[in-house]
Amino acid sequence: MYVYENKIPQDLGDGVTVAMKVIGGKWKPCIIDCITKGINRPSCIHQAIGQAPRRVINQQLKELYEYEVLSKKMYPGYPLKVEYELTEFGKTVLPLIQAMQSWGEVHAQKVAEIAIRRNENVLAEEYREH
Amino acid sequence: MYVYENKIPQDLGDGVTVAMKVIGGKWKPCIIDCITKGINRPSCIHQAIGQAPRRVINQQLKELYEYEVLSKKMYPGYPLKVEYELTEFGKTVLPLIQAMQSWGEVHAQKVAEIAIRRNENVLAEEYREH
DNA sequence: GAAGACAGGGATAAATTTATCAGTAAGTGA
DNA sequence: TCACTTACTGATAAATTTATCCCTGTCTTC
Repeated sequence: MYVYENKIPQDLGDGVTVAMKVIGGKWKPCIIDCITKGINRPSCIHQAIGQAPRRVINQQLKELYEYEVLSKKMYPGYPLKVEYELTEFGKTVLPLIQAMQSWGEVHAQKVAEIAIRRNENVLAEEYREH
Repeated sequence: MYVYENKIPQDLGDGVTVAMKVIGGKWKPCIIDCITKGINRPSCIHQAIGQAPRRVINQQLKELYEYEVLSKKMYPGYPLKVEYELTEFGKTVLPLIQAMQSWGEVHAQKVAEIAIRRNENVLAEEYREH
C-alpha cells in the first residue's frame, strides 16, 4: 500500500498530539464506536457508517490495528471473515471518545449555530434557526 | 481574510465531530493551554509555542474567538495590546483537553515506539529505542 | 462457467489544513 | 527620518488527509 511519508516531523512530546495520532482520523472514532457496539467486521462497519468510502474504512482500520488499538481475528475458510476487537490498550481510549462525544452532544446546537452563522457548509438541518 | 469554503458538508450530528470542530486545530490545544497559564497576548503565545508560524496562531486564535471559546480584550493606545481569555464556554473544553493531554502523556512512549517502527517522521528522540 | 461475497491494496485525484512570504496600520524612541 | 513594536490580513504554496476508481484472490451458489 502507498504510505504517505511525513515531511514535517511531528512532535510527540505533547500529549494532545499523541492522543490525536491514535484517534484523530475522520472516521476512527466512528469505527471504534461501531466495534464497541459489536459491529466488528469490516463490511458491517462500512455499512453502519455509510458515508465513508470502503477504502477509507480499510485504511483507518489498518492504522488502528497497527497502533494496537484493535486486534484482528481472521477466520479460515470462505467467504473471508475478519473481526476486529478493542485491545486492552484500545479500551483506554474509550473514555476520551466518550468525553468528546458527550461534550459535543451538549454543545452541538451552539456550535452548529456558529458554523451556520459563519456560512460553513454544515449538515445539521435540525439546528438551523427557525 | 481568505476563508476556505467547504465542499463536503460536515455532519454535526455526531458529537465527536462537533468537539473536533472546536478544538481540532493543530495548535488550538496549545493556544488554550497557554491562555490557561496566563499567556494571553498573541505575541507571547507565539513566542511560547515557537514552532507555529505567527500567521497560523492568528488564524486559530480567530477561530477560537469566533467559536466563542475565547474572548478578546483590546487595549487602547500603542503599541497595540490585546489579551485573550477563556470564556465560560471555553472553560468547558478544558477537561477534554486535559483528558487527552494526560492520556497522551501516559501512552506517549508506546505510541512513539509504534510510530518509529512504522518509520514515521517523529520528533521524540527521548523515546527512540536504545 | 458466471456472478456474488468478502477482505484488502495500487494509483491517483480532490479536499482540507497548515505554512510561507510579505504587506497594512499606527504609534514610540533613537 | 529610520527602525522597531504590536496585531492582523492577502495571496499563494506546501503538506497532509480523504475520496474515487478499479483490481486481486478464493471460495460458494446459481
